[in-house]
Amino acid sequence: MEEDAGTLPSKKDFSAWYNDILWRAEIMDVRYPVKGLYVWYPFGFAIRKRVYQTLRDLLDVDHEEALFPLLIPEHEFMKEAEHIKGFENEVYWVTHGGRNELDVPLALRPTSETAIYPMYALWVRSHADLPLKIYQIVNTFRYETRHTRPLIRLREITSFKEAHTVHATWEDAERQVEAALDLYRRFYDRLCVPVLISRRPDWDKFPGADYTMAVDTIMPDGKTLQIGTVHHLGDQFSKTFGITYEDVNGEQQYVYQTCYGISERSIAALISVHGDDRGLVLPPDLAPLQVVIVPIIVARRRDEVIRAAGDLEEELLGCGLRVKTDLREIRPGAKYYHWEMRGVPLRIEIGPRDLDGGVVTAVNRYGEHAAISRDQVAAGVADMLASFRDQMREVAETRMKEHIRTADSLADAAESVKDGVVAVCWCGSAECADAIEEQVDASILGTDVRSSEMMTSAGTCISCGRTGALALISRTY
RNA sequence: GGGGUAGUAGGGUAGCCUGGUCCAUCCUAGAGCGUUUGGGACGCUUUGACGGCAGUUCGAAUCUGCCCUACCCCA
Repeated sequence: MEEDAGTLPSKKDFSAWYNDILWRAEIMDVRYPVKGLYVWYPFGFAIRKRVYQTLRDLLDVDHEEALFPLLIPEHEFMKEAEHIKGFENEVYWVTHGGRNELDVPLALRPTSETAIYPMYALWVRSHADLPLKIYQIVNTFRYETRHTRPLIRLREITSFKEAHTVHATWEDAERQVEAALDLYRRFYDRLCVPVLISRRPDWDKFPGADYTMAVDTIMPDGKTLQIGTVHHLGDQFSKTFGITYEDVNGEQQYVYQTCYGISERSIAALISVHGDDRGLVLPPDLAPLQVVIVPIIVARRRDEVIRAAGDLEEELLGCGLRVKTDLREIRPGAKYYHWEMRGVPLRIEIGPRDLDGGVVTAVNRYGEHAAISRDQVAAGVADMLASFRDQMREVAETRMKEHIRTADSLADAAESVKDGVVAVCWCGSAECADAIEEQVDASILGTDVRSSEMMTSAGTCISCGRTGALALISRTY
């Protein structure tokens, strides 16, 4: 396979590294002849399947999965003024059926509020129907004008998980926002991807929302990537779409709603946070292949080694592990590089020396070797995989902390932000926000930061000196 | 909307102005055969392209026209 040879650019040159790893590790093929649309290779898709299964497992506890249409009639799409303003420049329109112009132009959903809420108006009748919690995993389309990037800035988002909930009161909806954040926190914990949770400034919230909470992670180049959002929609959409319920007194009341989404940016984060100069590094739970067995074949003992590898594979498969024996006629070293590129967490080498010693040689994706006694292989492998996952989480968390600094002057912030996220105090005014963003050359990510490490108490605004509260600043993707 | 630059095999480049070979070239690409196999093996054989369509010509990657795509600059 062509992508086996040659080397990845160093991760220090993150942009080049990212572009290269996508095809070398067979995640995305960027050669599809339409700008902003990319192809999932089978291996990339296998990762996607596992990531989204993880997300489904978390959601299915108290959400139901459904599926709404891709096309939205113009009159529904145009109902909510703020919402349209936020999206009108990036909507694709279907205007023809065959050669005939359509009476009603149809929008390709950029997100599905306006597809779902007319139906919610029919579905919600009484307080007994609430809360309603539904999600779908679909593709969405946005005519991005900025530089497109596979998995990060797409014209077709292929993997948008969007949840839409309906509640009787504003406070119930607020509690759902917190529940959703907790769910996303657990999701990213399974990906071993550390996150920052904060409240987006008003000018950056979802069009039509009361407020937006966001989940970000820090990429290797210090820029932040938004990998999840949770919106409190208040009653804006219920008033627009007429979503009401009959309360216990027999009165019609408008509902309060939330929506929250995660896209394949989660996979961009998974790749970028953990990968190294040799390729992908995947948490065992998400790796399409958890263990690869490489037989060390020498002519004299060929059959014996192959038989031993087969027996080992069978035993590990019996333990429910995703295992493969690589019997290709290439050098063992070439196989090591091949599977390291694809992020296989554990490699087991089995050769004449191992057979003679009654052991197997196990090497995790960080390159740590261990000899496991052949008759305790199942337990040994399980242990190594579990501790590898814990290590991944620690490594990622440590690295993220190194990319977070505090600053108490604009000059200081401007310097620190080149390499990561800067925590400052901000009074909350729009004038100071403009001044900060201009002089630091970065964006205000958010306030109300939810992080155990950042319980900074109030201080003075970095721009005007009045009383302020913690805010995060970063360069963003 | 206006202007510019570019598109050559899996990837990377040269050639184009000044048309001329069936052999352009590099890589860690593909296929086949043989010897190998505890960190990217080696030898031999071989495959593959000039963004698309039309035109000029004995002959086009090269010249002309139109189209498509990407990137940059200006409104």
